[in-house]
Amino acid sequence: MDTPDKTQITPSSSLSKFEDSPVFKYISTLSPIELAKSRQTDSAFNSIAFLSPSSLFPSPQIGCHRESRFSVKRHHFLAPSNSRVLQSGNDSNTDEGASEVQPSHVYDDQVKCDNNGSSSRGLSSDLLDEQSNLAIELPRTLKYDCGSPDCSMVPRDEILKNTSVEVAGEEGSSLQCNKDQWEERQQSFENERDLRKICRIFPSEESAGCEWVAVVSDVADLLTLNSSIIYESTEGQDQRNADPGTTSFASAILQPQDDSSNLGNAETGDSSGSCKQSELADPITDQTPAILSTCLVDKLVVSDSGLKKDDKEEKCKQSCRQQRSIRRRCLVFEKAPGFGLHLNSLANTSKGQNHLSKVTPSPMKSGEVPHDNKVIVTESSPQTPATVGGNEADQNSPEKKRQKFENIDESTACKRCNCKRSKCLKLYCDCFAAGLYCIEPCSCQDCFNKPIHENVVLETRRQIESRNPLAFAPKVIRSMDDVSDSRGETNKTPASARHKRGCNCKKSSCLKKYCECFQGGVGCSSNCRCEGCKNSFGRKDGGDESEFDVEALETSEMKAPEENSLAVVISKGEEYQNLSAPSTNTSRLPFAYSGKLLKSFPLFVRSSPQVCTTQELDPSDLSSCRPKFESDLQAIPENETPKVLKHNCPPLALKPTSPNCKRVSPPHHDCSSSTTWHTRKFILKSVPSFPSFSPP
DNA sequence: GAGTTTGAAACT
DNA sequence: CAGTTTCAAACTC
Repeated sequence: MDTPDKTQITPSSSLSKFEDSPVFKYISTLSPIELAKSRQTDSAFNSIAFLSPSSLFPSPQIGCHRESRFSVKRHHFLAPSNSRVLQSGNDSNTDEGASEVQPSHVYDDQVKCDNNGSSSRGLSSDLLDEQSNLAIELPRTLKYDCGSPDCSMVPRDEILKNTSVEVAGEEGSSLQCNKDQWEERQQSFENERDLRKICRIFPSEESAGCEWVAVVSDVADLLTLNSSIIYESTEGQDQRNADPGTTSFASAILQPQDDSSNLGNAETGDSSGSCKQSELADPITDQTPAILSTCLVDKLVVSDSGLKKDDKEEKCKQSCRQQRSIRRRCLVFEKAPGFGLHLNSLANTSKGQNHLSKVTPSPMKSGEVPHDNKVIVTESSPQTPATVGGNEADQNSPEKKRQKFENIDESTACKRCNCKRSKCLKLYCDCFAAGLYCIEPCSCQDCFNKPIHENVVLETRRQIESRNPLAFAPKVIRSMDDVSDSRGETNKTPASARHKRGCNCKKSSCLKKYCECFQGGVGCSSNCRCEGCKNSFGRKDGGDESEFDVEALETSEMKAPEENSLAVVISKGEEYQNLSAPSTNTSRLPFAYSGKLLKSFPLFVRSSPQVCTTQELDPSDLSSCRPKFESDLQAIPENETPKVLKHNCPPLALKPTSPNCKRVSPPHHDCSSSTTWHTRKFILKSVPSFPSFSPP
C-alpha cells in the first residue's frame, strides 16, 4: 500500500502514458477537457474499488479522526476535479495524490472495460489490494459526505459525483460517461443526479455506513476479519498484500497510522504530517463510542488507541520513523447467519485504557446502527507503537512472540493462543473461538486463522456451527432475573451468571481454571455435570452466594486473579440496557463469550457503553470490585438462547483480568460502598439490576 | 522450560 | 448419546 514507488510515480509520467494511449486520445477528441478527464478517472477508480466508503461510516465518530486528514483527502479526490484548473505538479499534495491514484486508474479503466461497469464485487482482491490505500482514504474523505446531513459541502458533492460516476457502473463506457458527467458537473455542482446514483448504489439507510463494509465483505465473502497486525514497514506491505481485499476498512480507519506515514507525509512532506496522524489517536479514541454505537447492535467494536496524549507526538514521530503501525484487529461479520463472535476476548483491560475513560460512551442509537448483520470488532492491541516498535527483528520467533505475548498480557491483559496442531481452526483455539484472527502475539503454529485464509476460516466456522449453532455463542450467561434459569431453577450466584452448558469437571473440583465455570467467574449450576464441585462462585448442589464470603472470594481470586477486574467493569447497569436495546434488529448470533479470551481484548471494550469502563476507577476502587461474578452478563435461558441472541444485544461475558484487582469484596455489598462508580453496569432491559452495591 | 494434568472439543 | 481421542490451557516441578 505504501509502497515507496508510489511517491516516485510522478503524476506527469503516469499521466503522460495515459495521455499517449489511443483511448485517451479518442476521449480527448470528445472533450476539450483532457486533463480533468484523466483525473476524473482516478476518482472513479477510487470509487469503483471501494464502492461506498462514503456510506461506510455515516456516524460522525469515524469522521472525526478522519477529519484531520480531510485536507489531504481532498487533495486526492478534489484535485482531480480541480485538475482542469490546476496544473499537475504545482501542488505537492496534489502530486502526491495523483501519483497514488493514477497508476491505478488505468487499471481501473481496464477493469471497467472488462466488467463493463460491474460493481466492485467483481473486483479482484488484487485490485483491492492495490487500492487498499485508497480504500482507506476514500472513506475518510467521504466521511463528510455521509456523515453530514447537509449536502452542501462542495467537496462532498465533488466526491460523490466523482464516486458515483464510476461506481454506478451504469455507463457503457466509463470513460465516456466520466466525461459527460464531468461536463455536467462543470455546469452545475448542485446536480444531484450523481448523488442519487450513489444513493442507489449505497442504499441510504441510516446504516448506510455499513454498506461499505458490506462491499468489502462481498469481496471477502461475507466475513472480513482483519487482524490487528503489528508490522514493520517492510513487513507491513507484505502483510497487507497478504490480506487481499480483506483489509478492514474499519480497521484502517481506526488506525490512522497505517497510512499516516503515507498520507501524512504526502501532505506535509515531513514527519509532522505523520504526527498529525498520530494526533488522531485521541480523536479515534473519542470516536470509539460512536463507532460502537454505530456497529454495536449486535456489533461490537473493540478497539483502542494505543497512544497516550503525553507521548503521543513523540511516539508518533518515532513510529513514523520506524514506519511502524499497529493494525487493529477488525472483525467484520456480514450477514452470515450463525456467525457469532466470542466476545470473550473483550475483557481484561484495566490498564492502559485510561484515556478511554475520557470517552463518554454513547449509548447506541438505533439509527446509528449499521446493517444488522455486521459485526465490527476492532481489537486493538494494547501495544503502543513504541511497544511495538521494540520488536522489530524477531517477531516471528516463538519465543519472542511469547515474551511479547506475556508482556502484553501483563500490561494489557492481552492474551493470544498458542495452538500447535489445530491450525487455530478449532474451538480449541481461543482466538478462533472468539471469532478473531490470530495475530502477531499469538504463538500458534501452522495457523490458518488469518485473513489470508479467510475462506478457510469461514468455512470452518460454518462447519462448526452446523454441528453446533451455538458453538460461538456465549458460554457464560447471566440469569435474567438474577435467580432463575430457563427452567425456573434458581441460580444465586452474586452475578447471576452461569455457564450456559455447564462444566464437566472431575478432578479440579471446579476450583481451577480448568473449569470453565470457575474460569468464567460464575458458579456451577444444574447444567454442570461436575463432580465434587467446590466452585467458590457457587456450587452446583445449591451452594450460592452464601458461600461467597471474603475468604472464598479471595481464594478464587488467588486462583484466578486476572479475572477480577472485569467484574468491576460490568457493574452498574443502565447502559447495558442501552446496549441491549438497539439490538432488536440483529439477526446474527452475538459474540460468543467463552471467557477465555477476555483477557485478550482489553482496551476498547471499556470505552464502549456495553462494557463498562473501569478507567476511572481508582485502584482502590478496584479493590471493591466484584470478582468474576459479573463477568458474564446476560441471562439467556438455555432453550431460548437463539432467540435472545437475536433480539438482544449480545451478552458480554467479560473476563476480568486486571492483576491489580486483587481484592474482591463479598458480592452483596462492598462494591457499592467503597466505590464511586464511574463505570456502568450492564443490565438487560428485562433483567433486574444487579443487587445494589450501594449501601442501603 | 519441560512435563503433567485437566477438561473441552472433536471424533467415532 | 456415550465413549474415546485430540487438543491446548492450566498447572506443577
